Amino acid sequence: MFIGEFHHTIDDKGRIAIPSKYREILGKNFVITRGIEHCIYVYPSDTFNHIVTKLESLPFTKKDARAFTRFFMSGATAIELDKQGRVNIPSPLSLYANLSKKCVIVGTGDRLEIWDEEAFDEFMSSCNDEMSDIAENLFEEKI
Amino acid sequence: MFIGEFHHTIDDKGRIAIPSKYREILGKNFVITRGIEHCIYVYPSDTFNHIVTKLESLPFTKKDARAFTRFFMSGATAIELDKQGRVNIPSPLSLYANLSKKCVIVGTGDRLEIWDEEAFDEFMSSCNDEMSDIAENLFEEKI
DNA sequence: TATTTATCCCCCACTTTTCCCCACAATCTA
DNA sequence: TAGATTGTGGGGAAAAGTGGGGGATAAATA
Repeated sequence: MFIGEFHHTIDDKGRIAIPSKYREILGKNFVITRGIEHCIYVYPSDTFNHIVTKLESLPFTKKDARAFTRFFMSGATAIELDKQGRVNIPSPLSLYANLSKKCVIVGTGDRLEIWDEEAFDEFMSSCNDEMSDIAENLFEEKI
Repeated sequence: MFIGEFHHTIDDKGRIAIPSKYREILGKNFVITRGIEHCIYVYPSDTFNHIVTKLESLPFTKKDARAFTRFFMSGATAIELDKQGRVNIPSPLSLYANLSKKCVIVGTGDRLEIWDEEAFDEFMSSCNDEMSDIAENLFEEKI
């Protein structure tokens, strides 16, 4: 399970270090792709394949299914870590997530998310106030 | 069950001692994460895992689910006590809870909460007067 | 086809952070 | 009063993150 928040930097060669705590969970091969809030998702291969299976069960005759599948699959790249535990972010993804030098890597259970630091701060502060309301309505019963 | 209120200090390395009365309940491994009112939650692993299971049942295609999961999971860190019974508060959490030197650790049943002392005093005095109204709507029947 | 250019990846080195251990002071208990 | 427990402070080793050089491979151009 991925949890935690790490602040790393992208160097001039476009590399970013994956936090060492995540490396053993991710394994040697994994997948990165576009995420929904202009961030980048990082999935272990198994998890990614599972989601793909789900997406493929949607009919291509539905507009939303086509759009989301295109969004999700076209952004995906199979990744291997270099020996220092770093990855190269493909430039289309880097552009999509608006990555500058300072990034945030967060664990959200079954995946990692890579955010531009500024965007992440903005997201967090924007939902701090709502979080009480959001939590209020997530579950009806005691969890 | 966690009850009580303790006033401890964070040292220059960001460490805070867990009150010894809580240590045996927490066990050797537990989890700290962001709490809703700008405080830090401390959960025994079992309790945390239970909540995570509930969260993972929500689809990532729902916005509120993504937001809350991100909020809750990204703040989380698995903790082991050092030999002095202290924990390291990760700096993102420390910032979130606005922790300075003096902190309050309170038991609230199934979890602990770590507050900045000043924020805790403020919260307590701010809702003391409303408590009558708050209590009014909690239950419909005798408890 | 040959030469140049660019990209990727490995290696080495440095800095910073983290974690573990030891020590001391204050409080509590017998 | 002596000993044990609890909270606090700090030193040092190990690990993690960061930056840059250089060689191999692939792509581009003449």
